[in-house]
Amino acid sequence: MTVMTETAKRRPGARIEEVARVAGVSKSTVSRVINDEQYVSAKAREAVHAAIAQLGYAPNQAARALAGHRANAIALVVSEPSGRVLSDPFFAGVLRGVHRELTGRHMQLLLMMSQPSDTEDLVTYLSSGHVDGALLVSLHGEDPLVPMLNEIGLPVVVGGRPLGKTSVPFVDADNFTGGLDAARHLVSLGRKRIATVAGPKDMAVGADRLNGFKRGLSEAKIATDLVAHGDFTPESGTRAMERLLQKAPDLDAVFVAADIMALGALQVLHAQGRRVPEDVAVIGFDDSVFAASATPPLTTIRQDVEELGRTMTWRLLAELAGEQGLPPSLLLPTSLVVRTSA
Amino acid sequence: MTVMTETAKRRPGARIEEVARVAGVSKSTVSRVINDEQYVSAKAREAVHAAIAQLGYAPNQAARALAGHRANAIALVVSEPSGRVLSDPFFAGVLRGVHRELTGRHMQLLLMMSQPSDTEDLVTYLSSGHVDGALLVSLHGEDPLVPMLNEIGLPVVVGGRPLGKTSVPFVDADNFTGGLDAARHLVSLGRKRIATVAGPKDMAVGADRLNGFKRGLSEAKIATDLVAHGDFTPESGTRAMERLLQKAPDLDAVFVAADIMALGALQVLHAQGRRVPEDVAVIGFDDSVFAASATPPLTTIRQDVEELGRTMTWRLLAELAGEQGLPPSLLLPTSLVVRTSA
DNA sequence: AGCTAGTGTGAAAGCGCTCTCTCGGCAGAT
DNA sequence: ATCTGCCGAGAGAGCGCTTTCACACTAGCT
Repeated sequence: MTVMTETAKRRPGARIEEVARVAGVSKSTVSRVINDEQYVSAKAREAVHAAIAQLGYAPNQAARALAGHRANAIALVVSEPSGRVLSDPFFAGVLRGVHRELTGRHMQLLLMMSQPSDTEDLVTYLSSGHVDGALLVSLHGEDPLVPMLNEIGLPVVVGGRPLGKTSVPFVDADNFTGGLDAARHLVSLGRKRIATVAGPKDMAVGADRLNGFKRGLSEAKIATDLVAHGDFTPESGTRAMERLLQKAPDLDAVFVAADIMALGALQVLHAQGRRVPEDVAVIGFDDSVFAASATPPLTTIRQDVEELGRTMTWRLLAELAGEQGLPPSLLLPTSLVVRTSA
Repeated sequence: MTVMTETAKRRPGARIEEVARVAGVSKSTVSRVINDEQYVSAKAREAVHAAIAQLGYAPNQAARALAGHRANAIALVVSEPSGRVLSDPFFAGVLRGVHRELTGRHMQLLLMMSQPSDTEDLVTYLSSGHVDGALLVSLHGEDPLVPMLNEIGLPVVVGGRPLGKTSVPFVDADNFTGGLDAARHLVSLGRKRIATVAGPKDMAVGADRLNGFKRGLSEAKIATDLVAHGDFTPESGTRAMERLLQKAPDLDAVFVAADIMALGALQVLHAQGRRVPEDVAVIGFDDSVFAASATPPLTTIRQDVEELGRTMTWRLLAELAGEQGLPPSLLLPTSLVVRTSA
């Protein structure tokens, strides 16, 4: 009779029990070592580490989460109808920052998308012990997600100031000052008829940049009537620019509230024979990957989106760690990057 | 002595036990309903559904994973030194596709980054019951990740043909044909001195597009010596284009193997006073968001990256579901999109 | 009537951890 | 010597599910 090969789906690797046996200690001690707790002798600690290495042991996350009441994971919730944000370098930057801040800690990142239609489901899901906290980006209007998550007591940090009066911790770039600096720069160039392609009205980013910009123009007694709204896509930049040129063929400068929309704006300017920056000065916002590679290279307001992601994550993890006296919200500086377009 | 308020972190919502009680059945039956199994009477099923709705019950995922030997999650592993890929619209598209394919199924997406330095850690982690399968994108060279994951028996699908002889299921765009079509289009335009900014040498995407392109030129008896490599960043496109112009000032067309690099190339062409497409025809690859918004609008080879993401996910889920006779790998069609630049 | 075969259901044994409890030992104070 | 503490370690009770297994009940056959 031949010996049957055991093919049952057996998790590769050992369980904590085996590690304990090899190290000559109890499961409890192994657990203590894994979780870096105190009250373990150096000798025991070393024995456990050796056993872990020898067996190639990896603790089962599900079991840890179940027994330990924490998931060792956070969610990044992208709240956008079509998931369009994903194409935005802003999102990519945030994602990179989040990830960078997460490496080293034993935390995983869950990516979730939120459509208005299934907010309920999302909340249910987030409350099912899946994650320890959530990062929300690209909130529109007064998203019900925030109060709902608040209610179930899930720690949350929002990227980009949320609209409305909810007092949830958030991290944002100093969009107002950014818009202000953009306006001042155009003014300092001697431009007189200054327009703007602003962001969506239902997002604070859009409103803040626009307000800063208007403030800058007002300082110089320049009219603030030339405003067209886009939605952070290149096409919307194209359309907004066309509208502006139609309304004010004599404009000599434009502040586009996102590089990605500026791409579309530049194309229209080029197609209509306006030279940039000779005829029309263009200044963007973000200093994203394409700013330097635009035609011509784009002068822009730099915001460090990666830092934004890192800061959000840091803030959330600090809260999870139970740290006290955390700043409710943080504003990251922006800076002017002068290239060719303005 | 005052009564301490109970602040213990208690999961909001009920457990399966409570649902069972409210529905007047056993835990087993509730579990069967949740998992859509057979052998449950219509009456019991309804009672359970009602109880779930009433209690706002959400099954604890950790417990399910632990007891059920499956995580209900897959990982998307981005294998790139610096996580640079994240900024690439290619990645964003894939992500969107993956997500779209995942919605509705009860599957979560874990995002993981793989540096060559911590491949071991990654593998350990992936094998710890965290995920049921993995999607790998942006593999360079012969990544050891593939054989390692193969060894631990984790189902894997790769996005973009992996280099080397490993026989892992993959999904890719038909890059060869795409490159071929790009070359033929430039030839059909009457261009004679045709260059290319190719992708990195250690990725199949790069090699495939380049080979297709060379084949296309050869058909027309045109020299294939004008090749400069980039790494899918705008800056690398800039540098590669500068090198090409230096080597062959008389070039009249260039195939840039990614729109994002084409942005940089267009800028150089513009700066050096070459008109596009009059002096130099430019054709990109991807048809990403900025292709249409480039200056001038970019003629390009379209690949449906979102479809790529969906297909990868579909393939992986099918395998997880135990489906038989799945195609080992799939090639998605590309198509020529003619705009202004060529 | 007696036997299968197929349905519907519940009891209970884990899944692999964490964490509370308990207890021995050993320092320093009495 | 005896009494406190505190450090270090193990036993064992869950965490909230899934999944056998056993059992009851229906038909549909001999």
